[in-house]
Amino acid sequence: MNIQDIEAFVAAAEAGSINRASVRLNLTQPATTRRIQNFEAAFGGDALFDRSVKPAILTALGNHVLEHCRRVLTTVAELEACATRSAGPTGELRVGVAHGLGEMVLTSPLDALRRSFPHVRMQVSANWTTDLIEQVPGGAIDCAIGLITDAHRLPGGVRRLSVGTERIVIVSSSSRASTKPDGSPWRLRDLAEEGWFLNPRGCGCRAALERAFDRHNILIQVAAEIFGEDLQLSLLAQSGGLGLAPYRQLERSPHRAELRALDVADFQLSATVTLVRNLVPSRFDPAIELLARQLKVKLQDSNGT
DNA sequence: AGCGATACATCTGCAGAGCG
DNA sequence: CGCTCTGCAGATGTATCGCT
Repeated sequence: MNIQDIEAFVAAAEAGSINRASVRLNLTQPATTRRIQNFEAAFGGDALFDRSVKPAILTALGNHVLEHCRRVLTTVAELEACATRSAGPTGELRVGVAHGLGEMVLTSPLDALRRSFPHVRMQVSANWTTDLIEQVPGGAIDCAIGLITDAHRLPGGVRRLSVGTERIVIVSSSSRASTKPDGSPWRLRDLAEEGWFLNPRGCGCRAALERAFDRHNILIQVAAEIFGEDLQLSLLAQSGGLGLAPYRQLERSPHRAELRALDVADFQLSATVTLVRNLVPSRFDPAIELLARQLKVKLQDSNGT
C-alpha cells in the first residue's frame, strides 16, 4: 500500500471512472488500473470498485475505504506543507486559467510569483471555467482562475477566493449606437435577428446568454462559433454581428475604436474572477496566496485605468 | 463507442560484482 | 574507496482485446 496507489484510488472514485482519473493523474489508463489493482490487493482481493458496470462504481467497502484514504491524503499534504513551510515551496505549480482571462489578469501576478518563489516552476493551462474547477479536487491542477457566474456549481473539497468582478458586455461594431435611436436601452428582442459570434459550447458566458434568450422564448442566431475573444472582437469590428466579451478585454482590444458595448436592459451579466483551490493544505499554499493577492491588486488597478 | 484489463516492450533506479 | 558495468525489479507506455 503506497501513497501513489491511494491517490489513484481516490482520483478514480472522485472522477467517476478510471479513465478520467488517469487524465487527472497524468498517467495512462493501464497505469492507473494497475495502481488501483495494487491497492485492492492490500484488501485481500476484495474489490473496491464494482466493474460489472461501466464506468466502474465504488462498492460499499470502497466507499468506506475512500473516507480513510481522504484522511490519509489530507494528513500527508499537511505534513508536506509543514516540511516546506520553512524552506519555501519547490516544484511545479499547475495553474488553470479560463480562456481569455490569462492575458487580461495573469501577466504581472505571474511575474511577482516568479520573483518571490524562484524554485517554483509554473505550468499554466487554459480551459473553460467549468472544466477547470472540476480539475481542482482531484489534484490535476493546483488552482484554477475562472470567471464564475450564478450558473456555476462548485464541487466539494474546494475553496474559492473572489479576487474581483468582471462585467460581461454585448459588443457590436461602432456603426451601431450603444442605445436605441430614442435613447432607451436595447432589449434582447431587438437583437434577435442579428448574427452572433460566440465562443463554442462550454463557455459559461455563452450559456448565460442562451438562457436569457430562452427565458424570452427567442431563438438565438449563431453566425459563427469562434474560439477566443480577440478573434471575435476583430471580426465584430468589421461586421454587423454581435458578440460577448469581458469589458476589460473590450477596453484593451486593438479594435476598441471600432467596437461598442451595448446597453441592453434585459441582459446584465457580471462574473466573479475567482481563484479556486483545494481545501487540502498544499506545499504551494504560500505561492497560491500570493497569486490571489496579486490578482486582486491587478484587477483593482485595471478598474482604475 | 466507450471503458477497463492484459500482454508485451521499454525505461529507470538500485544493488552487487569487478576492477583500478 | 570510487567508478563502471550488469542484471533485476518495478513502473509505465503502446497495442489490443473483451465486455457492456
